Amino acid sequence: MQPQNNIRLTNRRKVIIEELRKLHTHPTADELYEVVRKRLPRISLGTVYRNLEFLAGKGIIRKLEIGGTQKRFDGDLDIHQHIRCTECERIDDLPAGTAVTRCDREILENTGYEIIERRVEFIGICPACRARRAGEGPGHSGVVDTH
Amino acid sequence: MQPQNNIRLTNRRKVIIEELRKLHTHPTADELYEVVRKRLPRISLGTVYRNLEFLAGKGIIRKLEIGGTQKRFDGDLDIHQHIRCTECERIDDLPAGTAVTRCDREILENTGYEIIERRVEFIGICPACRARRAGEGPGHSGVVDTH
DNA sequence: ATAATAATAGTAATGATTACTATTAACAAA
DNA sequence: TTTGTTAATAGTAATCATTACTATTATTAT
Repeated sequence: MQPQNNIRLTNRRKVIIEELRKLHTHPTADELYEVVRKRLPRISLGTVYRNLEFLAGKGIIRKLEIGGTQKRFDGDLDIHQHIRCTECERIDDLPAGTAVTRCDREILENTGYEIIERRVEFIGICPACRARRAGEGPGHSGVVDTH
Repeated sequence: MQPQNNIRLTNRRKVIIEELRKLHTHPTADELYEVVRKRLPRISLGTVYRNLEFLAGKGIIRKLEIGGTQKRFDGDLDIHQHIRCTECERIDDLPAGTAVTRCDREILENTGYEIIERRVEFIGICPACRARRAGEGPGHSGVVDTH
């Protein structure tokens, strides 16, 4: 068949996925690089970056576009919310069912976090980009790579 | 009095604040730089960066730590939510009262945005940093600069 | 007007990420 | 198994956003 549609299961990819799924710390690319390097000492940082983007594009892992200076990645595909520390930038998962309406005291008891702010971000396609897409005609069928 | 507590109202600052408040596009530092440059052709990009951080630290403007590769700033201090386009990265305000529970159709009608995702981010101080802060003793009184 | 000091312009440095390219590895077909 | 095709990789260079540095300029209190 079309070999260009195949995802090559390289050892690099396997180890990157495995180590990301072991962690629950939503690591940055360089943090994961340090972990993966223990198993693959010759791997390069660029390979980690490239594969994290590649795997996120395929929906195998998730890229968090949360605030902060570095990109972060998550091996857990289940829908869940995050909580970020303003001091050290660490990101934790919130317990399932934590709602925007829960009081700070309850979150403090469940997570140990002292809440400073809740932020709601909606992500979508703006009117101008929707028009531009429509104008491009029906040429692009199927999946659109957004990275 | 203590001159170190004064905020010098330089022309640079006045123009930066004025132009940011005129815009409702949540500009990046370089976008605002291009606008401000029309009035102050000799201003440097560093001055724009420095003053945006400075003014955000004073609570005169807001720094958005929303996803995306560049920092964005907002002259509107009222509490409100944002909507970001995944294609062009533009950020708009959501109409007041737009709730996480509103259906996509209603948001589409009000804003023209096709919703892809809603993200809830909690921001706070993690247990480890709270402990570290407590251990530092009561030495730091009053306002803490977090930038 | 003068002194003290904060702010600025211009430039260099930094840090995260991406691009480039010769080499290597994975897979399909023989 | 060997070979051919092509994707993936390592290592490095380049890029982009942001921050740091420093001599000079501007602001404010006196």
